[in-house]
Amino acid sequence: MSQREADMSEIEPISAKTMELAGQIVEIARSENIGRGDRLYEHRLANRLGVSRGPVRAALRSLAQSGLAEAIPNKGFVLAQDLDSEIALRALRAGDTSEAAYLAIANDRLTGALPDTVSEAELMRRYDLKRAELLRLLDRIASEGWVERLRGYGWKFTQTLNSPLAYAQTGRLRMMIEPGGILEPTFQWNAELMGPVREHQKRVQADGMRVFTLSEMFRFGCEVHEAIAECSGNAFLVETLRRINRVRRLFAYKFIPDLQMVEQHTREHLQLLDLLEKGDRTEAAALMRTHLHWSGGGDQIA
Amino acid sequence: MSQREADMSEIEPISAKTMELAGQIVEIARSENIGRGDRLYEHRLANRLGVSRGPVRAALRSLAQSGLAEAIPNKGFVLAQDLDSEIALRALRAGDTSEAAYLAIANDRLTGALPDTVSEAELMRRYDLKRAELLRLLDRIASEGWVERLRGYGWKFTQTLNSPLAYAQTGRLRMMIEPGGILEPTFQWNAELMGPVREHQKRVQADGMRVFTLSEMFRFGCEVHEAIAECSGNAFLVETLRRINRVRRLFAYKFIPDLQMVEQHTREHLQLLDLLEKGDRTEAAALMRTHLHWSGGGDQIA
DNA sequence: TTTTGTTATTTGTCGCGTAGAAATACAAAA
DNA sequence: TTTTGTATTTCTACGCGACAAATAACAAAA
Repeated sequence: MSQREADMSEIEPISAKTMELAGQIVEIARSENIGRGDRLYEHRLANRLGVSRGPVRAALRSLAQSGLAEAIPNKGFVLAQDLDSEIALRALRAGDTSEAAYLAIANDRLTGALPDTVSEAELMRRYDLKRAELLRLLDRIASEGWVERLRGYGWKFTQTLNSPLAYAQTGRLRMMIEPGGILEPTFQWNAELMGPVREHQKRVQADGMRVFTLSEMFRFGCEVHEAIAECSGNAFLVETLRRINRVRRLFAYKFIPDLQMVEQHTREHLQLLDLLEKGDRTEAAALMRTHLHWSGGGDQIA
Repeated sequence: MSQREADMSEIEPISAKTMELAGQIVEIARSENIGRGDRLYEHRLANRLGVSRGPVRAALRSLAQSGLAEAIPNKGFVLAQDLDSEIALRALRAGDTSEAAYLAIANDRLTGALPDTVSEAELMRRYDLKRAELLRLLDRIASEGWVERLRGYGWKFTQTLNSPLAYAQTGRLRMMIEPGGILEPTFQWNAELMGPVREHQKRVQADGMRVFTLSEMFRFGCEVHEAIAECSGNAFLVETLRRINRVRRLFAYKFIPDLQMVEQHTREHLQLLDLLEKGDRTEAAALMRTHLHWSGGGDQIA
């Protein structure tokens, strides 16, 4: 062990990427109902997050540094605080750093502050990003379909996002494909997939907005729909729904959901799952249609 | 004028990009029925291709060099050969250079020669591409949705393409959204958009496989469907259909369409357009459904 | 057997300078 | 007025070396 590492109080510099991972670890822990004192397995987290153990380790160290986790020699890390503690929420928020630029761009776009076409240099200046970071971001946005590379210089935002009607349009499209997916001949209930999904809805029903953040509830909602789509056996349908949901998230911040609405949605999600588990697909498709319909073509919390 | 340029017989080195543009100029000329002796306007081509006049100019010079176009001082370029001549077809094919690696990857993927996850270095070696070229390609593939960046190293191919069922799945999804789009309350016939589309179908009906290449006919077919989707007024629907069609193109090479099938498709396309122009959307949606249905969930030439 | 700790190897990133491409603006010709 | 020809400015692409980060494989502990 080097001399530097022997100094326990040394403050490691924490990269943005590590912070992001740390935040996602907290997210996972929350969604899996992991409590104080439970172990945080490197390997599982790495698999779940799609990275190797190295970066996960770094993120866990950073969580330990902030006091949320504790390192136990030859036993890895255990959770040292409850996950609704202030310190946990801070880690969650801190992880959103990379999200910040993304949301800023989305917002500027929605409010018309960004022109239709921009050069990379302009974006780098505007959002204070390095080229690689920016390109990563543009990649992601392009994969969501609201920006595309021009042949020469610069990037062009598609017209998809600029209209207040866009959100409604996502709803119309979902009304075509989601009930359609349920009625596909290849549809097959996937119990394993649905376990945690239903669990999440139950917890939202029980604790609701008291415990969960808005974006968590939104994600849980999307999860229901995407899991159902997954059962359709049509990969393109699932892909399409995922893409739509990623865009819907941008609008979701604009709406303030009220408690009653969240409750109704959650109830309907559970109903949907029950019907599908029983194999009553016709009924489920009908419910899905009304579920998607009743707020004018697009529902607010998924 | 410099000494170098004064030497008329000098052979300029032609970049891959220029070749690509040259090929696309030929494509455009073919689809717009431009004949021998007609002028090729720089500015219009530049707009259409989404680049500035500079590169278009270079491409035109390269076409002149191959004898397909002729440069007339202060009058730009005119077409010097008919567009179904051997020399024109050669230009078309030469433009596909960048397409080559793309198709190679797609093919290796469809045949299972490529593993699910690969590193950039591996791909660079395998297809003999520079990093920038590769990244451009991966960008494009990612935007089509069949590869995604891993968080650490490498890229991961989605499961979308690996199955022989995939093509059928695209058909199922189209059967949900295309008739749906026609029935949208926001649907509005767009005469301007449809003019050239119908024109192309008429020409295919008249000249068919005698004049047009397979990929041209495929494109014209997609064009019909996408233009109709465009009328739905739902940007997400259009986006989705475009994405599906880009993927379908990969499969299309596998099928050998027979003359009769092409004829029936073209006839149905024209019927669809007629119905929609008359405003008979219910009928059109029904026809669209059977049109998409009759070859088992996915039709071959669009 | 599972999980953590450690290390070697591979891979991608970043910064920077240069070369070259594209956009823009403007002049000249048809 | 439209289109081509040209010059200037601005921006991007590319190569390269050093560096940082991630992976994979292996060893050790529980």
